[in-house]
Amino acid sequence: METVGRLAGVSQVTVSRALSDPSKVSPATLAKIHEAIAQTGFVPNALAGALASSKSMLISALVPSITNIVYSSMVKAFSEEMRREGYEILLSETGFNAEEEEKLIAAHLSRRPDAMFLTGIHHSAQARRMLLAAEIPVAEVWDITDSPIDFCVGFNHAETGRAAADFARRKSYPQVGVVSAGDERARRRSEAFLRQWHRSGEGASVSMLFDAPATLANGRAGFRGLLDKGFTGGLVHCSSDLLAHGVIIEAQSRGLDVPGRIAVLGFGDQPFADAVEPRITTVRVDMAAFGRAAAQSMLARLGGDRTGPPVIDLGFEIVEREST
Amino acid sequence: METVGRLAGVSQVTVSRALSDPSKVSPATLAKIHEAIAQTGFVPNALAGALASSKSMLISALVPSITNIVYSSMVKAFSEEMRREGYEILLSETGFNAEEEEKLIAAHLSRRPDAMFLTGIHHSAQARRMLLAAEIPVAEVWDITDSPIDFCVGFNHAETGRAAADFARRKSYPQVGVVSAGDERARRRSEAFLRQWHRSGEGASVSMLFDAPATLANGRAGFRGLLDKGFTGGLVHCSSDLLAHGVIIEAQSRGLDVPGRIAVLGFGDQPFADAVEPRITTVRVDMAAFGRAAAQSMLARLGGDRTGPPVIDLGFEIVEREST
DNA sequence: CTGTTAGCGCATTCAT
DNA sequence: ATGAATGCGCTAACAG
Repeated sequence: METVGRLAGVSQVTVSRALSDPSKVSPATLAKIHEAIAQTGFVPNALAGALASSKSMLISALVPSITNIVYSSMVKAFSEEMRREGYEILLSETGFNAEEEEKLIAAHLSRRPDAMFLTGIHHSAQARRMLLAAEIPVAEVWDITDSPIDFCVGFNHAETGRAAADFARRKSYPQVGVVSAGDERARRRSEAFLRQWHRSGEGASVSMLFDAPATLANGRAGFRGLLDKGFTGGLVHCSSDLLAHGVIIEAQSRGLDVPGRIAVLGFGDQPFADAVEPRITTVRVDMAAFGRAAAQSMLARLGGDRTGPPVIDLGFEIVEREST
Repeated sequence: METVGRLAGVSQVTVSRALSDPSKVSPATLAKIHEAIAQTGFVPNALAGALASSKSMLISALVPSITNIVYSSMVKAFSEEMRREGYEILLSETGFNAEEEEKLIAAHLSRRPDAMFLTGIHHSAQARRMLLAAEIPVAEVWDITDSPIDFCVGFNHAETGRAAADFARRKSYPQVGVVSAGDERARRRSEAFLRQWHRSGEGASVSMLFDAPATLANGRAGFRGLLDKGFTGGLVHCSSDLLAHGVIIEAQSRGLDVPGRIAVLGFGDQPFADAVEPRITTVRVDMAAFGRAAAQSMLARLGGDRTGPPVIDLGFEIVEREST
């Protein structure tokens, strides 16, 4: 800025002002400054700016996995909203691991983000302490709790399981199967489904709980497992659309009619759910809406408005299609 | 650090050293310092550190879309390698837009990243200029060129199209169809495929070029389009496995046998390609390997070793399965 | 092994 | 509308 200023015949401060608030500089000098910037190829140093102003315009975001469309589409919507206001996103993967998350939170906090986006509501005690001490807005997204660190936006996972069980009862399936991926929230949905199923009537249940991510291949393997364990027909509750699709493919390849013999319920309403044969009945949750709501609430807090609600429940909806 | 130092009975510098190079501090004072850190909940300010040392330990990464598994899995592998060495990733989406990319490059450079990861080899002149002026390692990934900004790691897209056409000739398909998404590299693969097809023999070709991302739904629509345009049977070359899967679903739902009547060739060897019915023949490119190779080469450069090759061609391979 | 002294490049006062 | 002075929190020499 010093150099640019000399070239434009002004001081360093004036260059700073020209960049941060042009209205405070006369049009004439503004023009000279811009010309000098173009000549020198000057790129402002945001590190120095952040250090001086205590505003990094950086938002830290932690997700379990960036290759999982559920999380990446939340982050996508979130960062689009935040970038519109000039914020940049520092993104890292925790790999569904609380210890890793704690380390990452420490690493991210050292870069002095203006706010933080976390996935889920379970964090280590130390992580909570650091976050509280940082005194910045913290969004916990994709789940809800009565005691968020700052605020949370999501839906009740167990409730989707119960709703699915009620759905299965309404449709009078004789028995149910469960195929679930390894993450804690998927497990919570599946367990709530089973509990509600058994609480509400007769009929066996068979489960295949993976300790692995949701993939098509696991969906197929899961369905084979259900058959091995004696599943003869009814509704298969899957913790993800990807698993549901795998179940359908495996059932079809064995000549088992979907939904005649095997009905399949997915989760997530991912784009392909509506494009396969048969189209997948699923629990729809609007991933992008979570990201947008988190951004909106975060921006309000960054603007000094701390009156927003601590819990934002965006709900879910069972979309009935042809797989049930 | 001042406060921590006072608590531990040492000066601020000693605290700094204890954190950056513990071997330079005696075990006794090291213990005292760590205790003081625990008591105060001190979190070092990486902004100040970066400003003072001109090393931000930040790597800037730009991808067209984070929800696209192709790019997210490259970035995943890349960031895992970089994080192991203490680097953090500042990630943004360009949306396949060169202007947007240019703005993002400027924004990212202002945070003084130690290196930059870009997708593809086409960047605006201004972007190239800024990158060159920044004098940092720059990886251009997912494509290759003889004149990278710094170094590139990828494969020859046109070559995959030619290889696919040769494959179609070897298998003696009577005609070919093309379903392609809107991005420039997909287009390059498809065009090379068509050129080679026509150059190497007889047989009609029909194309459906979308101006949209690759989705299952577009795959289905694409195949309907091919039929409308008179495609009667042969190989369908798809610019992505997702499109290929859509083509298969649409063909099957119309009672057209795959691969008997319609053969389908995908691109990417995404995990599901091997898990659907029939399993998809595809052009395999190892996304994670690109990320790892980029990280490896970048780390070498960050370590001062500038002898690495400017062009790293990791190639591709046609994996024949049941859809052809 | 530890401390002193100088900046890093800006934004933020307070002047004028 | 512009400038001078000061400090953000840390690292990098240089001493001792």
